[in-house]
Amino acid sequence: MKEKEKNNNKDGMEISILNVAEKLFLEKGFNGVSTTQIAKIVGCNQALIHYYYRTKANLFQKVFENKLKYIISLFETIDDKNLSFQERLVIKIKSHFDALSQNPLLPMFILNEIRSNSSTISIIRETFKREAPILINRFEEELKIEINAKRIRNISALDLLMNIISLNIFVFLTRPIMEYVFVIDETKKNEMLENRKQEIVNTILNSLRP
Amino acid sequence: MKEKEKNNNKDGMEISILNVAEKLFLEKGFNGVSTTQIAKIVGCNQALIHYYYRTKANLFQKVFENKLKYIISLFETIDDKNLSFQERLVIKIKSHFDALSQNPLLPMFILNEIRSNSSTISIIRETFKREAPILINRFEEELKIEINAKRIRNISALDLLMNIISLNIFVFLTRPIMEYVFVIDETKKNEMLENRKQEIVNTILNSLRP
DNA sequence: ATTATCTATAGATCTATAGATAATGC
DNA sequence: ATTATCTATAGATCTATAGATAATGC
Repeated sequence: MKEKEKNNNKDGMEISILNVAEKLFLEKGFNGVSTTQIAKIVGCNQALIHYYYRTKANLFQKVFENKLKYIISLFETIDDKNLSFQERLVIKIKSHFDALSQNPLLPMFILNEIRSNSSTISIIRETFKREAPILINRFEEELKIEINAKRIRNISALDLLMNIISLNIFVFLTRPIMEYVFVIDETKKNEMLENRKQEIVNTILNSLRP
Repeated sequence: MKEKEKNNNKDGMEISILNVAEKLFLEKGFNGVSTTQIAKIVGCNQALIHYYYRTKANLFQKVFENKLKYIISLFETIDDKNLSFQERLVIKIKSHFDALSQNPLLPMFILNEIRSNSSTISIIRETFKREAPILINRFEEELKIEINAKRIRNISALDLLMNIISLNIFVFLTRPIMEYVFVIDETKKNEMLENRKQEIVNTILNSLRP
């Protein structure tokens, strides 16, 4: 059993390369991966990567943009207007946490690149500068109603958003340690994640009481 | 004005190399820095780095261990037994946040290495496996007293610790974006950090109410 | 004499390109 | 014909070492 995957040759090498690149970049970041490594796992030669994507930075960009789109989509969930603010908030927190559970490497991947990669940083910055205010303003409106009705304490939308994201990403950022120090098997791990998710919901809801 | 620093030649090249290495590794991680770059900034030639530290990994290890020691020291603050649990908790949260303010690159540095560097990961794991239970158990004792006295709600020491660390590290992890999207100048930035610190204290204290 | 620093270089990558060959679509 | 894939290689790193020279401590 070689490392090669001959990744569904059906969809062609172009896609296979992108898939393998995504997997490796998520694990090790831009600097941690070489086009030679990607080629080896894809099962082609290294030149082919440049035939399709010209440069390594270009290929990385493609992967990164896909991930950024995915993250933004996470925050564009449609609200059920029949539910209370609190019920909707719980759904948002849990679905954000669940999305991370299915993409556990994502938070580190994004954070790592906003630190080091000066070519992607401007993309992210612009994306955020464009998207964040819309998201925050919409959330702020909702919050104000609750605050004015004295159903929750006074807090800014940005602070609340940061609280939720902070709490949700943490276990995934520290996974390599957490698993070693606290986790024994897969069942225990899932149990621990469920508990943590519930604890985050409790923390946020309690922290909002007037 | 060259990039060279001729870093206090008094304390000798050995220390200068360590200092420059620390700075660069903190900014860009192990893979993002070459011994050639370090040498250029130190103002010596690249061979000297290997004369003192033999390998790049070795040099990195030295930097990393220092930082890990520093972080552990953050959690070994002496408590003033005249203060209430809540007062002591606030001091802990704030001093942890302040320590990060003075070492803003530290959280990302640590998280990045526990992801990628398989030689350091075992050091960290062992350190945590050794240190974490002591810290957590001590904290758990304190917590139980408060919980039994109904002064705070039921929560595990691990969850509370994770909450605090999560909330505190976030602004530093996302600094490159935050500064661009929300911050105009240095004064505004410090103001924002102060506000965030206070908001974290509020969040934690409120979340603990019975 | 010993320790610190330098020059030079081997050997291992790695990215990107040029040019050859194989596969495919009309 | 056009597109996909390969081989070969240039040129740029980068790490680590060997061996020469300079500085220092007795």
